[in-house]
Amino acid sequence: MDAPPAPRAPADGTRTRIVRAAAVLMQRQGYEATGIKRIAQDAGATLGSVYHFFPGGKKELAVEALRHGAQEFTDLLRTGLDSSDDPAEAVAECARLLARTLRDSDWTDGCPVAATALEFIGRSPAIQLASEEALGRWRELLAGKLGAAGISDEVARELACSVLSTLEGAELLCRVSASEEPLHIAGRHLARLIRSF
Amino acid sequence: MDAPPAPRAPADGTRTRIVRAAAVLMQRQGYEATGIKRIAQDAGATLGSVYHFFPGGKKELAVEALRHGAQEFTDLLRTGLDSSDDPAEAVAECARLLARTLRDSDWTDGCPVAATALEFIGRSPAIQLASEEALGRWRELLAGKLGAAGISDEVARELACSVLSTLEGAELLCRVSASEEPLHIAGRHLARLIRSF
DNA sequence: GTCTATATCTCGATAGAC
DNA sequence: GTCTATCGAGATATAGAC
Repeated sequence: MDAPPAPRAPADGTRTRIVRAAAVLMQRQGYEATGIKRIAQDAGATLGSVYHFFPGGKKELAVEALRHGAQEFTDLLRTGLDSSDDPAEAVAECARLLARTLRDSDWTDGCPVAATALEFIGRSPAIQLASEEALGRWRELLAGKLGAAGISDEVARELACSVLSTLEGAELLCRVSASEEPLHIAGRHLARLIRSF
Repeated sequence: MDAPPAPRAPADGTRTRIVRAAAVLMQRQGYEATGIKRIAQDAGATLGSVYHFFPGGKKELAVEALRHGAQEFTDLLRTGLDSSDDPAEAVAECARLLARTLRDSDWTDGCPVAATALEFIGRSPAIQLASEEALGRWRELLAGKLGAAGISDEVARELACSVLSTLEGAELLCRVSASEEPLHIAGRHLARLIRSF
């Protein structure tokens, strides 16, 4: 039997490395500020490879990068939500996880879709749809956790919406002010709100 | 006595028109997607005039545009907050005002700093500082309203932070999903949270 | 202060050898 | 699949007449 693959295999496919590099750059500075040449460079690939895998060009790559980043954010949320049976405590843990991730990355690794989504409101159906799907899945994930704790479906869906809104906004405030405070405060207030139902 | 000036004077200074046009475009699509030629065109000015008033170029204009947009957003918040003595009701009215403004503008006229701020986290001290100042003033405005209603200064400052986070995040969700729902839900939940103190 | 023309650069995208 | 060279367009910024 062969040795198991390394956790972060250097033999990751070129296509995967390109998508990952694009996702990171777009998360940090949005779509327009991110050049394809820089993406190729960070991915250790050439420009020709980028257009080989994404003949539709930058927009096509961006949609895939959004999906990739959204999946990683989903995993982070799931980790936080799985940390406790109490949904109020679980949401507070999500806020702590997000705050730690932001601080450890020098306030760069926030929501993977926010910056790009805001650049394309009403200007690109493909990008907007990918962003909407990401936000929708996070809302459903949160609603599921709240519903599993006995909150009615209707209330859970609305609460999930506000939890997501607050976490997204608090991330913006944290990044702009280079401080964990907004997310920590948000976590406490969201726990209080959830417990009031 | 001369006739009073028109409410929206066509004789607005060229400089003011440039700043306004820049603020609108940056609010809708961020900094990088906004070209100086387009700004000049929308302002009814020439490229030469832009560089005459802003010799520092696009970045210098952007800082001024952020300040201009922030002031307008402050006025909107103040209108909402003045609508009721009850801070819970006043915050809910702010959410309604933001939702209406978004819908009436086809989801383009949201927070005037969010898109640009996210493009420049850790990459431009001037832009980041202008964004931070805007968010800080909105937080103080909200904290003042809460404090005036008898909430302790410490609690009011923290509540104001979460109110702002939630409104910012709900605006993002509204714009991406082209729906007023997230802001309406946020208004109700924020009112409930405020009344719990 | 306003305007036109243009310099300079970088972008996304393509072509074609290997 | 990978690479280099390059195209054409559009960006910011500048120069200088008026």
